[in-house]
Amino acid sequence: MSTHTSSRRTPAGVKSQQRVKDILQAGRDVFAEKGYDAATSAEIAQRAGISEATVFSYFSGKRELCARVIADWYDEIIDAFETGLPREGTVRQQFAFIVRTHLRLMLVNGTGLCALVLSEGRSKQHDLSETLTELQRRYTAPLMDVLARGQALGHVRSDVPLRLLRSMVFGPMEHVLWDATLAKRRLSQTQIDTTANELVEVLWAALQPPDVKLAALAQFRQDVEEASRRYEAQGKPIS
Amino acid sequence: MSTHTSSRRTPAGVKSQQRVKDILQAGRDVFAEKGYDAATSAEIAQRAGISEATVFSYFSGKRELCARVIADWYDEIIDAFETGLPREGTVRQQFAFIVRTHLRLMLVNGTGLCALVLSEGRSKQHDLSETLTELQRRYTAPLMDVLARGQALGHVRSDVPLRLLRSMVFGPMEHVLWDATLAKRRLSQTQIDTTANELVEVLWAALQPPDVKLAALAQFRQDVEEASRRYEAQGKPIS
Amino acid sequence: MSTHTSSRRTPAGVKSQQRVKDILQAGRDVFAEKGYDAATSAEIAQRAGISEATVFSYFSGKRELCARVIADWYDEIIDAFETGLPREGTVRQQFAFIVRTHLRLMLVNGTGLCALVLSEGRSKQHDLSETLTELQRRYTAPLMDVLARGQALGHVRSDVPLRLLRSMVFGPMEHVLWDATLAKRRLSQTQIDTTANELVEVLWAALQPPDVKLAALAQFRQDVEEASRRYEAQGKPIS
Amino acid sequence: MSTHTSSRRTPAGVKSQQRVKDILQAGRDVFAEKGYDAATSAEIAQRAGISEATVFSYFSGKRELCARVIADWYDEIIDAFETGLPREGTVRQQFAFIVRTHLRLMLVNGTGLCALVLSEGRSKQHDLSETLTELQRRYTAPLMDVLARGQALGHVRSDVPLRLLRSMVFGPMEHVLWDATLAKRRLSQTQIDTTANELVEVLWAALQPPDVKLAALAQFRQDVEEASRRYEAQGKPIS
DNA sequence: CATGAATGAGACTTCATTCAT
DNA sequence: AATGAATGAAGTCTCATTCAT
Repeated sequence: MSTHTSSRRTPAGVKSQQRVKDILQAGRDVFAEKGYDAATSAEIAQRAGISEATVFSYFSGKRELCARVIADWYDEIIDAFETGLPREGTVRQQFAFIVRTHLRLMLVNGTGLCALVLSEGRSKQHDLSETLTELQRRYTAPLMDVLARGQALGHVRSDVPLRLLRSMVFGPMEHVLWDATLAKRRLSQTQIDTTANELVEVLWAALQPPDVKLAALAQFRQDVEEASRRYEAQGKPIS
Repeated sequence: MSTHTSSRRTPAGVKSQQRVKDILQAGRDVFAEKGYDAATSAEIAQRAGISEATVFSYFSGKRELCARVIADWYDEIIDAFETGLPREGTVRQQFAFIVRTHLRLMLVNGTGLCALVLSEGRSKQHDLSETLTELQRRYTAPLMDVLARGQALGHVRSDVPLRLLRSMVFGPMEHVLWDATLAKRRLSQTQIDTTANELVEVLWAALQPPDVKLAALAQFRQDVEEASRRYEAQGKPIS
Repeated sequence: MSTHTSSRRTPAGVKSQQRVKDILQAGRDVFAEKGYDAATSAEIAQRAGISEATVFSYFSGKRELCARVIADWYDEIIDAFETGLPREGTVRQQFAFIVRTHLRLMLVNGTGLCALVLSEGRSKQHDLSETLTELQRRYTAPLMDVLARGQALGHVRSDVPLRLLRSMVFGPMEHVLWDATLAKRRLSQTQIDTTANELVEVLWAALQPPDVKLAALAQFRQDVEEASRRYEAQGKPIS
Repeated sequence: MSTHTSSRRTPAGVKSQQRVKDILQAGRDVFAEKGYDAATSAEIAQRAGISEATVFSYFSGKRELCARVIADWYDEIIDAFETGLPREGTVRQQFAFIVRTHLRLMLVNGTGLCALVLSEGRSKQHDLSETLTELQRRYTAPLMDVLARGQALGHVRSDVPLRLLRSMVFGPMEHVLWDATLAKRRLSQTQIDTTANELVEVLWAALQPPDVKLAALAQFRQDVEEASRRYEAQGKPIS
């Protein structure tokens, strides 16, 4: 349910709603592919199968269209989270769900839209940033809730700010996709799921409350080992 | 030693080098602030205190200038890594150094440039990507080396692809940056260092070779705990 | 039937065709007056009574417009040849028609365009040359046909390459044009026809199969005459 | 001996004269190769081995340099004619000399400069045209003299204006070179001489006083022949 | 004198946006 | 309601020309 109303003179018929959807879809594709500036209203109109002028009768300008595209994308993801989250599952199950869902959704045109958000959210010349902050909050809310619950149960470490843990989760996901995009690798559904599982595995380890005593011992062992190695390397010429 | 020389007739005198620096600085500022497309040669010239034409006599075009701006920025970072890395330190010390340095450089004056790289590196229309790929490789090399060494010593887990570990490290850092950017928060030096320390702490945990038996036991304890909790919640109304 | 359609989004309505004509006319005028480089899109637009941007919505660029201008001009001439050629006439009649028509079209509104073609066709930097070569071929075809037929009938000399004969015909015509251009003389219709008739007369003589014996005798008579004259001039001071 | 003085502040030393020659040579090359607009002062300076600014200290601007290039070129040709013309030869020998010399001189960078003259002579925006007309006159003078002498002796037809005969001679020569340039054929010295001989042969035939009676008879024979041919073609289906 | 360096003026081209039909 | 057509505004880039050193 979109909360974003706009357009000076938006038609309100039932057919019109389809038009809006078409334009938004075309806009999403083009913006994701080309970025904000390189996307042209001409191409968006063409892909939507309508004339350029029509676009402007549904949206008051390129900026507004872009804002709607971003907002709708966020809405979709938020919806997917709120709808699919296994409310009865364990913290780890919920966590795994969020990671998997996120990766899947991003696979379609995620990196493009991510970059779009990044570049548009930054420019001060429009009010998008305000909206964006709120969307970002709602979008990370499910993860934050899960993490908070985990902390309350003692299953997630509490010695670092929640915000940092959030970055620990979302960051790698985006980076993985970014890598794939740069390398022009097309990820299959299977690959995505494999990566998701690996990510969950590693991330979950990072989220564990540190076993102080154990960790200290492990570190001690490592340190001694390295010191010894360096000591042995002393007598020999530098390779 | 920069290997980027071009443009039709680039002045080469000793004073000229200052001009080049001025332009690069202005370019860095504007590109970082506005992004590639929204940055105009007019503004760059103005901030450098020279005429537009002069810019083009030092750089053969907007793209080359942008490429140089990015390349120089990378060079700085790479330099900082190669210069400051404690070659005699333990794996963990080196790892900590990389994370801390990275975060500092990014958050101090890199937010805009980071976004620039992220936005422009993706789109295939510029040939920036070619230059970028190589820089990206050199730039991630120190971390990769450290991780590889860690794996060889058994201090870093070897059961997931190295690429994933890299994403595990860079991802969160970029996300922290992203957060700061969107929120338009300026972090103080102290805040940055605190964050860096926390990040190192958490990331290092993620990089540890998994103690399979221990992890399984811990998970079992958690699962039982949650099951029990849900059982007890049965009789009460859903909060 | 023009086969030249392009530009990103060319209007196609019935009114648009008038626009295209207007622009082509303005383009022809300006290109003819100023040459390719000195002609500006601004002036073309102004003379066509439209904005600069409109020009570029009908033609994808200055070069395409220029190419169309030239092509259309050639088309007119070629049309005039193919339509008016007296197919039932004698070789000489057809030859005369070609010369007369050519001269008329050139001198009436072709001076500028001729110079345009001459100047721009030569430089390899434009890709006009490709288009031009083919047009040039079609444009010289009628004359070539007539000359070939003349040769077959024995009415036109066969002892020199056809290519040279072509230059013998087109060369003088272009030179007449050049003269008129440099002298900025406007020739009246009558003057043009007189010149055409004279040209035909002289050119036809040049095309005649040489009567070897007769020519040799004539030359002998001339040589003797001159020798005699020089002999007589010996005693007198050089005038 | 150049009659063209110019430059606001031209150095007058003996070395300076070499500089001027260098610049003029470079200018000639570049203008011939690229045409007026595409020629840049930068390239001219570079080819002359001096700095751009120096060019402007010897010539007050691009236009003046171009004018001097053209004027010098004409001067050269005129000189070659006036110097080498066999004053004691027959009309035909002199005529042959002019044709041969012309073709040879043009071979170097003639077509380029021809086009340059054509396009620059036309533009009204500078006073070049006045100078040009005079140069053109002096340049055609030798041929005009020879033709006039031929007419006086009765060896050259007098029934058409001298100006037309001039075009009959110069036109084909330029056209031949133009053809070669367009086809990107490099003409060897031998080819040039062969072509020159053929041209002389054909042109001389055209310049002969018409043997009215003979020509009329020949035409009669041709006409009858064609009429007969057409008559015979009547009964057969059109091929 | 020669030139390195700077620039004003202007060209082509693109595109979001408007408006009459 | 939809669009074909037109355009203002802006941007990148080039080059002849000037001037202090």
